[in-house]
Amino acid sequence: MTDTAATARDTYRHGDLRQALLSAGIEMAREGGPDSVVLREATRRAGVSPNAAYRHFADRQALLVAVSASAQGFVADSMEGARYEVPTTSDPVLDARARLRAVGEGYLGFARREPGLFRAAFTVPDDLANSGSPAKAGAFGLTPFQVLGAVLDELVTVGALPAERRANAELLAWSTVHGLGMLVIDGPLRGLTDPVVDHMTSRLLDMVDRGL
Amino acid sequence: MTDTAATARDTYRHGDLRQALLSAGIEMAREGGPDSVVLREATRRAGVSPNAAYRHFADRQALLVAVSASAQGFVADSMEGARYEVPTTSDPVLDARARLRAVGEGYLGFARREPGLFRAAFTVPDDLANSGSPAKAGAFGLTPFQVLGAVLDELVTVGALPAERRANAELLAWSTVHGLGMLVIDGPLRGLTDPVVDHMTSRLLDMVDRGL
DNA sequence: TGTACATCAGTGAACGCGCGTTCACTGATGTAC
DNA sequence: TGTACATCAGTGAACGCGCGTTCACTGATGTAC
Repeated sequence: MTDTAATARDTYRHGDLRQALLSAGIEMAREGGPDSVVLREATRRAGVSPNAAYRHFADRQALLVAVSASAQGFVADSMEGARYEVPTTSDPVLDARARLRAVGEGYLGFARREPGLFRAAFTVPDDLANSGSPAKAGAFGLTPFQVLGAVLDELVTVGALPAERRANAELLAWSTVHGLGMLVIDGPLRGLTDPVVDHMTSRLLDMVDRGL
Repeated sequence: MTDTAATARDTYRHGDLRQALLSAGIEMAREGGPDSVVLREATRRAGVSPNAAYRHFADRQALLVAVSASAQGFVADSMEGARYEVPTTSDPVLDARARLRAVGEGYLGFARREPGLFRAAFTVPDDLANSGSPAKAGAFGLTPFQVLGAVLDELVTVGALPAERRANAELLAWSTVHGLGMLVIDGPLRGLTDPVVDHMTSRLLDMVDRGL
């Protein structure tokens, strides 16, 4: 009647269902933020029955945590990308300051380009204690927090930031750009035009440069 | 058989069902943020049938918007409270700077005391264009945005802030405290202890003071 | 090289849940005469 | 002062929806002998 291949379950031993579910989750977060990460929809997109997900994730929350970690990796990529685009000149102080600024722009650029993933990255239950976890690293192996820290270290090295102000300086710079990001993508500043946001970003980074 | 009073519908002409539903919505937001504002639960708390809500709100979103506006009023109250606690001294420049700082502390204090309401206030679809709407005003008649603006105006008046930097300075100060607030109540800084957050708040406001 | 078997990644059906929203209605209230 | 009536704030029942999760199961695969 039918040959073996035709009757064989073609979804069995999917290959890498875990990765397929994660990718689907990332897509959903991209489309609508963390609330849009729906376990059943992930299995639908992977072409698999709803409960197959439970072989790979304990529950919906576990999938969401994995999506969030991946999203943080993407944020790191955006920051690193901007950081390495800054040309090296003969003035190491200006270079280091330019890199801090670039990292902030990379962060805010990501928030604006991928608001759903941005919210998934930073809105899901998790602690600073885990902010160095490899799951959150980008292509260069650093998490967003670590990228920011590296640039701040550089500022200290070249003497642009007094060592006594270095401790936890990540949190100051981070709060600043994070706040603008949230207000712009999800809050009352939603209506601002792109040029206005660009301008405010620039002024915000000026403020950090002066005030850090 | 029964007297008239016993058969009378005691929920009819509730008195102020709109306000009762709004109050219930505010309570739910307080308990769990904007996602916890559930129309059916609001009617339950008001002791009324589910569809009675539709006499007063077009749909769930309309209730949520009203809750958000009220929450913004509470934020304004917290900011005004801190602002008026600052004693007046003989140095108007120091006074004005202290008041900017106080307003920031009031904002962050509210975020930490009432994270659910804070998220409801600033996370619900709405535009800066409506940031002066009376529905969002606190007991003193100003919205959070307007309170911040008033303090910044004062800084210009006393000469502590160059007039050319005044334009949209709200957004800079706002982003800064908003970011720390979001990271602390809903993000990766969730695990920080109260004293650490206090300390970071202080350093953050130092940065704004220097950098604005 | 062949066969028996344990493993375990998937299926299929069902569950209880609570939601937002709509329908046709009831009956207390305030008002016009 | 009394009565008829329009108004409209509420009721009661039901809808379709999609979710997360659990159950008992099937059957392809890899491995031990």
